[in-house]
Amino acid sequence: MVVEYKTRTQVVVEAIREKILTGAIKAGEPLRQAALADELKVSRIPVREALLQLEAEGLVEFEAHKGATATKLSAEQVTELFELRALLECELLRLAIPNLTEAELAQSEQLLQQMASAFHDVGTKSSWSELNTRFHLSLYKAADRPLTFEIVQNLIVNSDRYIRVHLLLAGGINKADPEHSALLNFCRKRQVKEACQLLHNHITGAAKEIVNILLK
Amino acid sequence: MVVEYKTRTQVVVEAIREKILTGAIKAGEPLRQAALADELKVSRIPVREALLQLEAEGLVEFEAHKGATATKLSAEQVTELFELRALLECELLRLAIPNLTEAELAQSEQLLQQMASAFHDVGTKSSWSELNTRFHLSLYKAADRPLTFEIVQNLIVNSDRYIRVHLLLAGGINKADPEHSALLNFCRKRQVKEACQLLHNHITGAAKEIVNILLK
DNA sequence: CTTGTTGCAATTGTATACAGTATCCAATTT
DNA sequence: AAATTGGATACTGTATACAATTGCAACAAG
Repeated sequence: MVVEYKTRTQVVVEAIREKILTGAIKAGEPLRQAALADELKVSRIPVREALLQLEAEGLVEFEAHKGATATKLSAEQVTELFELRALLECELLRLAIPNLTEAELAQSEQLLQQMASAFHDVGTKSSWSELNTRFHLSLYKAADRPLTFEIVQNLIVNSDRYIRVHLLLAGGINKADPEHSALLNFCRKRQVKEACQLLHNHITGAAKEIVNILLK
Repeated sequence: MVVEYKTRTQVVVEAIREKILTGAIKAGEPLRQAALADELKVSRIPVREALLQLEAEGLVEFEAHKGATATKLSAEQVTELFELRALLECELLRLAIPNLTEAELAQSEQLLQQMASAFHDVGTKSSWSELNTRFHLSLYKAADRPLTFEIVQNLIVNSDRYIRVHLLLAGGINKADPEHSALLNFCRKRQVKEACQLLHNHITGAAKEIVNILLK
């Protein structure tokens, strides 16, 4: 029997992370420990510990005696974030492609299909974003680079907020879908160079559009 | 007037980090909160918060209700760590070289000289390691990639333990010194490709030797 | 001997209480 | 009026106290 016990701190981490990613807590907004503790029915200790973990994830900034705020990325920071993703994800993809099994490819394919339906369904756009993350990551597991994988996972969490904005303000997804399909095809055919090239453009292309939105 | 106030948690982070890097706390060793709190004359709260931060740095592993242990890297993990460093540091160097000013080059040069004397002095080998870190980072600042820079900084902290072992068991440094000089020269001459090539070999070469030591 | 069970000690997780710091504003000085 | 001081307020930082979980040892049953 698996009980899957979760400490309060972990619960709080997930709650606050979700609030930041969905925009319920806006970038730059201060995070009052007492208020969060109250709202989540815990003491301030787990809230503090959660905020520390979120700081490590880059979603929150801590200043001694002044408190935590949700981080707000500048256009330059968004650009760097996505360029770093491009670099690391291409590396992972390059290493992964020769190892990808049929089962893994099938699973990625399935995620693509789920994304398509999530897209047509209004109201499930936040789940599109989660599927998008899982699709990307599904291609990298086979690289067998746990440290890099973890860093990339974190970078994606950080881009998530901006990707969701991108979705809401239209555009983005229409492009993403065929790109994802093409990417998966290259992976199937083990065309490493083409796949990496496409992935790189896919990521930096999204970055450009997001920066455009930010600058408006 | 700048007072530079430090919170207890920050002090504890530095104390424990130092213990791990110098080997005073060995890899795999459990870190008892009460014992550390006692030793550092603080309550368990700042100790817990410090351990959380060190977990984010990758120096410590936390398991709910079981406590924290200093992380122990396998040969594979060390290899990945250094390959990731190679990838990211080469990227930073590539971006930095065109921007390097004379002042920055002079400062890197100075660090090299300090390293040379630290090396001949026995007993200052731990400071050699610190200078080594600073030398590497000094070349990357000009890349103006704060996020990547921070990640690299953290990766270097993680490799530090292994580099120190490398130093003690001879070999390593004799090679590092001329390689550093050559690297700086390529930077001066703005020979990006050569510099990156050298840096890549410098890092993965060290990795190989460290893995050899680990496997004995 | 093995297996399960119970209880205890050690240790972590969390709440509460208090200490310290930043911030703002009114009173005071110049 | 502008600058400075004092103190009230609202927070964060930390200690202490308690609750919950784990690991182990002693023991009972098979």
